[in-house]
Amino acid sequence: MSKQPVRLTLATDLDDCRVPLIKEPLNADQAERLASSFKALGDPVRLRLLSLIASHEGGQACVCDLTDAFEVSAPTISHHLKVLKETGLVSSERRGTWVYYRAEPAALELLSTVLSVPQGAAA
Amino acid sequence: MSKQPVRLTLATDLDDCRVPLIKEPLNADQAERLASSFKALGDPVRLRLLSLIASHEGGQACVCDLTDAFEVSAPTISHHLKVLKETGLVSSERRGTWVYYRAEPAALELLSTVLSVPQGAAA
DNA sequence: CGGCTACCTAGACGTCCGTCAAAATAGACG
DNA sequence: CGTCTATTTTGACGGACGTCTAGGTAGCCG
Repeated sequence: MSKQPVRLTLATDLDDCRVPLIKEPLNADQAERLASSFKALGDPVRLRLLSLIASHEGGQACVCDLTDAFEVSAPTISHHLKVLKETGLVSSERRGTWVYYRAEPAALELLSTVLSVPQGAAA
Repeated sequence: MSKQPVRLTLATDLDDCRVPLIKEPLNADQAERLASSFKALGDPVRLRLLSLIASHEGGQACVCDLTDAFEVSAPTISHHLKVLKETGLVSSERRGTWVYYRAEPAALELLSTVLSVPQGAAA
């Protein structure tokens, strides 16, 4: 039964998960929070959105820059951006009519660290 | 060594995704394949399973070592192991009555690289 | 063979999730 | 104010997913 209301917004919540999962077993709590982040990355549209935003100039992009790159409707894009935002992978800021989304490198790096394979750790 | 026209299913296909997503936008095909891997990590039980296997002695563990650590039924564990196996994150081998699952460091490292934030890439 | 253990498959059930169309909100501008 | 554009919210629908029980397969041993 892993369907508790997930309270997970900022990368700081994950600060105690900065250990490669190959190094020591995750406890249930860490796993719950990390899984939320990976689940957010588990959709092709969201992955591409994140990549587009992160690789864009200044690590940020306007929604209008993103919508055209996909074949899904604008509300769907908006929904996916919300998911990414709720996991702390991106943040958003309104500027006049437009909304800009920015990638959060710290969140990315944390997940990268969890999956990393330190030297000598490989079987 | 170079590109092979072979259409394998899993981790091998991801070889051309070894670039941080912060570096350049993923195309639809790469995103699709990477998302499958991240989706596999997007469940708390699977994350803990992977962590247990990877951090176990020799990077491998018997199913019987895993079942007790969770409050879900054995078939559910088996199902999750299958998902991890299908994405190439683990492999399995039968030894007599027991089945051992082994973590695949290369698959982990690839995903880690995709999420990594190279120096100077942060906004 | 029969029975035992370890593990997997089949099928069912309820929930979650990605998608859309339609409507709502926010801001710019005349 | 009214209208236009940009973006989000709402509500609905269909399919995917995690879980279970029941039953099946594989190997060991007496």
